[in-house]
Amino acid sequence: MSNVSFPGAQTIPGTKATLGSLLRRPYEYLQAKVYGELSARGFPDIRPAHSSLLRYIRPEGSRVVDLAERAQITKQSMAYLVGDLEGLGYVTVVPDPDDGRAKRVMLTTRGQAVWTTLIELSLAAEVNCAELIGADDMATLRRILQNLSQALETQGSGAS
Amino acid sequence: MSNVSFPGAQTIPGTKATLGSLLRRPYEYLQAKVYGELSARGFPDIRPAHSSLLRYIRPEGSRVVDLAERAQITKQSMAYLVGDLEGLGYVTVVPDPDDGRAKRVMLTTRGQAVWTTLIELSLAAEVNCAELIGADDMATLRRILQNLSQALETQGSGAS
DNA sequence: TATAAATGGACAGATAGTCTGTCTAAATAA
DNA sequence: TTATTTAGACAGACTATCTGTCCATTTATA
Repeated sequence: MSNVSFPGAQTIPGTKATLGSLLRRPYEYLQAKVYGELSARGFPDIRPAHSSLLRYIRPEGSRVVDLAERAQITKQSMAYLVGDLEGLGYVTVVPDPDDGRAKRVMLTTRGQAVWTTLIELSLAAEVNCAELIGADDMATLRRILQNLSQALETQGSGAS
Repeated sequence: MSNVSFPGAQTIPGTKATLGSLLRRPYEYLQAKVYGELSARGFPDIRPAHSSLLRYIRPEGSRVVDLAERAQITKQSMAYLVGDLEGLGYVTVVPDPDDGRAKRVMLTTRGQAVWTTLIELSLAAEVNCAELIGADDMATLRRILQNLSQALETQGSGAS
């Protein structure tokens, strides 16, 4: 079930797939799978763009600027997502007790439900992938990607 | 040079990073790097969206429907990209000799230049990553991702 | 303490890149 | 020969992003 089809393979014969395309394909597969199933689970109004908020919101609530900074988008864009999810009933916005300018974005009960479901489905999709390539390779894949992410992070903020 | 900064790390403490996020981070890094440098190389008007066309166009030229099918977008969306790149001088559109309804999208000289440069920069970005994690791990990463892609492809089009 | 600077967010407007729906012309099948 | 399918064009809509400007509040400074 949840038959996610797959884009065409090779462009120019004799050209090796770029690392980017090797990363992109499974990523897009996972995203399609997770958001497809999310819809089937009763959250059809949650779209991939919303993940910029859902990924970074904290249980105590988060301010728009913080969410924007973590998601690497402008605060206006994040405000748009907040407004959208607020209208859909997934978040509420309350005044920040510590800062009169600020507001806190908080998950509603439904928001928490979608958050949990997203984690659940992501995990399930990963298990599915692990079945395809084997648990050992999945562990290795995770380890290497984790290393790479960390190395890029330090490279990005650190040395020239 | 080309200091690409990196989004925040963890959401909820005690939550493992999803496979999706592990794939996404390096992918977005690569994309930012490649398109940033592409701009510096004299192609500032090429945007990531154009890659849907550039990735799949063939040297003999390709029809819009074929490009759309490979890129997994509607033909209208692909037509928009074709029109855009045509206006920018990267592709030309000629009538298909074998089919009076169809047209062939072909890379201009400048289009071929950008194509070559994209491959070059992608390769360079991969080498950069390989330096960070080591050549062995990069080879392993490639192997596993290739397996995964292929497995997902056959799963997607094949068994339920 | 009074004022200047920085910060969190709101509002307005623009744009890119995607979609659906409808249409024509040409090719293919019945 | 007629019906169906296919390639693409056109119109319209919408999502998710951006820039620019503004206000209110907080923080730093003179």
